Amino acid sequence: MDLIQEFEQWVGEDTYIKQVSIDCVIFGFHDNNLKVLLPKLKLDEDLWSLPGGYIGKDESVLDATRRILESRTGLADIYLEQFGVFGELNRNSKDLVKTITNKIGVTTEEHLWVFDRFISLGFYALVEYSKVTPRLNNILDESCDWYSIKELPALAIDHDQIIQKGLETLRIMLDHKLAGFNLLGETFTMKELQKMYETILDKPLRRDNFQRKMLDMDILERLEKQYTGAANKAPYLYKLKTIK
Amino acid sequence: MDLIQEFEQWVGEDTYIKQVSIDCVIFGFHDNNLKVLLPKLKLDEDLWSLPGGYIGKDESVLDATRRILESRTGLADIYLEQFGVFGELNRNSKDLVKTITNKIGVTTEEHLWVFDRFISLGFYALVEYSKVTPRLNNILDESCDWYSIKELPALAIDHDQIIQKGLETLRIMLDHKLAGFNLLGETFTMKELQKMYETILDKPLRRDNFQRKMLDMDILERLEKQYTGAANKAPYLYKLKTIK
DNA sequence: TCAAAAGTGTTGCCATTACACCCATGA
DNA sequence: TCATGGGTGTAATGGCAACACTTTTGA
Repeated sequence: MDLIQEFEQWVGEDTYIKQVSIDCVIFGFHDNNLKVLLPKLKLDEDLWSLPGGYIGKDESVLDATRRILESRTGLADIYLEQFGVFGELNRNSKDLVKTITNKIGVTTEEHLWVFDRFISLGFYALVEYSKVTPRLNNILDESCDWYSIKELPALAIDHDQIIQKGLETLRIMLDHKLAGFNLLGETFTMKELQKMYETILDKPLRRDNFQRKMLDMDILERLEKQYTGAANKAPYLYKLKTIK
Repeated sequence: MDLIQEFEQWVGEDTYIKQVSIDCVIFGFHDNNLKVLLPKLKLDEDLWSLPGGYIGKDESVLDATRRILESRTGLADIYLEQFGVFGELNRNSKDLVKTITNKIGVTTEEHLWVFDRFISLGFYALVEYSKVTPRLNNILDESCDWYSIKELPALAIDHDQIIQKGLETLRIMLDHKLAGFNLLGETFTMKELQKMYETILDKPLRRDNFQRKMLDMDILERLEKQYTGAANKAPYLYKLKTIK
């Protein structure tokens, strides 16, 4: 099936709600960096976007978001949270979409709805970096990779603002909802946990006090030690206690 | 102009974005009660709803929300915050709208779009109770009044859940954004401020420590004393410092 | 035996809590 | 002068930050 056919099938039928889109800020933690999964668009210029999509007419917003997330990461049951609505008039994706469809070779004007103005619902998702195999959207994407939050590439429309707002919300929610644990594997050392906190909050934390704070919360279960072969005391592995 | 004409004008033309609505939880503080402004629907049964509306095709989401808020309160420049998206499939307003339009006498089927499924954007707003003159929507509403958060009437669809989520978000944001001051007049006594906090958080606070906490924040300007005629020390009036 | 990293005891500080007293007000 | 409520000094508490010491590990 060629791209034009794929495009027709995607937006051709009356399957989606018009003028509403979902944009996902997919956070991963790797190499002591907070990363975001960003597809690169098929354009002559270098431009990236947030992974997003539309809501089916018979699909809940949550299900749509889960579907979009799964289509990009291969993972189901992802932790996600809605953090904003982006509905300014000047957020215009028309030229962008037009350039891409032209490039693909779409000539029909039947699908004007994708050129229309969109209100975007912002969600952030926290995933375990190592479990993700980034997948790209055949029609729109040239590639799909992780980018450090500190070194974001050029982003389409207002997607940089959406990422910033998502990050701010994540920071506020970090202590409040213990959301961060979704970025780590099932087991982790205290050092890994601390690095994750430090990276998200973008500030150093004291090792001794951080350890105590986490242990005092009574949410961690201590497992066996992790012998790395390094010439120092082996750290314990921890896991989140199963919630009562 | 009769109701049918008004209805035609409202939803007849292609002015609004389809399948997206805005629902507003308008909070006011009065009589030591946190209140919500709720219109009562024109139905045989007693049913209330959140004040809401649609987004114009050439109107930003924020402008739409401001317009809706002004149409209900008469106030411009209202403090507002988006707190959630309600997009489940089972949130069905079709029967409700149909009953109301039947009651009005609308027979045309041209405006099917208002019977469609809607994704609702939840906003809460904080207003100064005494400045509001509740206005009702001629077409849908029988009346429009304030109801204590503790004694909410029967609400349509999922509007009770929307109110709860809005209240939870307000509680979290209360300290974080100093949002609560928008519920009070320009000047207020420490007692009024405390009552407002207590009512929103639904728990008692110590008078002495609350006063100190507020003063230590260095956001209040002390004005003249307020002589009420009561046989006790006159409290100072305060106002929010103009932000630097 | 040593360096590096992990784990924890202890101390001091600061912010919040609790108790107290004093002050202002009009009957 | 009394009851009532407002304003603030001060002591007690508890959580957190800082420091230090011990333990563990492989070279």
